[in-house]
Amino acid sequence: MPRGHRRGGGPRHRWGRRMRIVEPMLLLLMAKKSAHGYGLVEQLASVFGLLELPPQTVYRALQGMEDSGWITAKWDMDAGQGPPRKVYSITSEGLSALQNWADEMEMLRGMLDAFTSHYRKLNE
Amino acid sequence: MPRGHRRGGGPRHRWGRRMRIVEPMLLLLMAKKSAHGYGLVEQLASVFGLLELPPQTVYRALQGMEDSGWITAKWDMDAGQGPPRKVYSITSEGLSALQNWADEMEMLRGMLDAFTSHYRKLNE
DNA sequence: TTTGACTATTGACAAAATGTGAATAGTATC
DNA sequence: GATACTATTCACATTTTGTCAATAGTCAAA
Repeated sequence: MPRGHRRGGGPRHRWGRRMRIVEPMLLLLMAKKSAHGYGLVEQLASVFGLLELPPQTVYRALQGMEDSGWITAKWDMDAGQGPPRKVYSITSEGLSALQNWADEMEMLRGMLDAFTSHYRKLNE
Repeated sequence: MPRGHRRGGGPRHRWGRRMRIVEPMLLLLMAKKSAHGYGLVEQLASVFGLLELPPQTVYRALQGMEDSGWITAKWDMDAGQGPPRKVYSITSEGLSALQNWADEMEMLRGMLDAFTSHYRKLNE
């Protein structure tokens, strides 16, 4: 088991068909800075190019991660530009989940590289 | 729309949360050589590192792609090492679906690269 | 000759994830 | 006070996955 052994919490699905990418990206953004849902939706688009993502998906993911203890939320009443916001911060468990996920992202990367190189060979 | 505009058939979901990788990989393998399901399960593991993938997932994906017209199947009775096999071949529609998917895979790659570089910065 | 290991595919049903449309609500601007 | 923008949540139908198991042919050993 050279890499990717799990520390603490984190994703424990053995995937193969579809991989979540929203959760690790959200965790990464929150690891940088606490933020509210709406702002995170915008960051997903601007930082990662994750456009066309329904906000509900993000709010739902945040809810799930809160339930898992990876993030905590605090209401920020009177935030200025609109209704109250829920500001999310990453926990230490969230950090270790992020680390596990980063490992999986790298695994996925390896698969994509394999795909690309085989695909190129096909079109030679 | 600089890249990724769609030709013919292909995936038409606007994803953002989870991305299929089994289908494009299967299409790529079949573009190289017709094969039966069981053999494809093994190739997914050996070529792409897609271990721990329940065979049902693969058979299900194959069924779906057959329904979409991306592949065709023929029974190979008396194949030698076991019960009859269904041998799948890619169609021209399957080839164009593969091309669309390759574009999406590259988009995903871009996102993963963004993730990785931000993640590294975090751990500096 | 029947048992077990391996090859090969399919079915059914519960559980989980997504898609979709909308409701709710505060602030700011015209 | 109408409209646009910010911000979050709910509900329900649909789709996808997970899981367990059924079916079945070949081959080799006991």
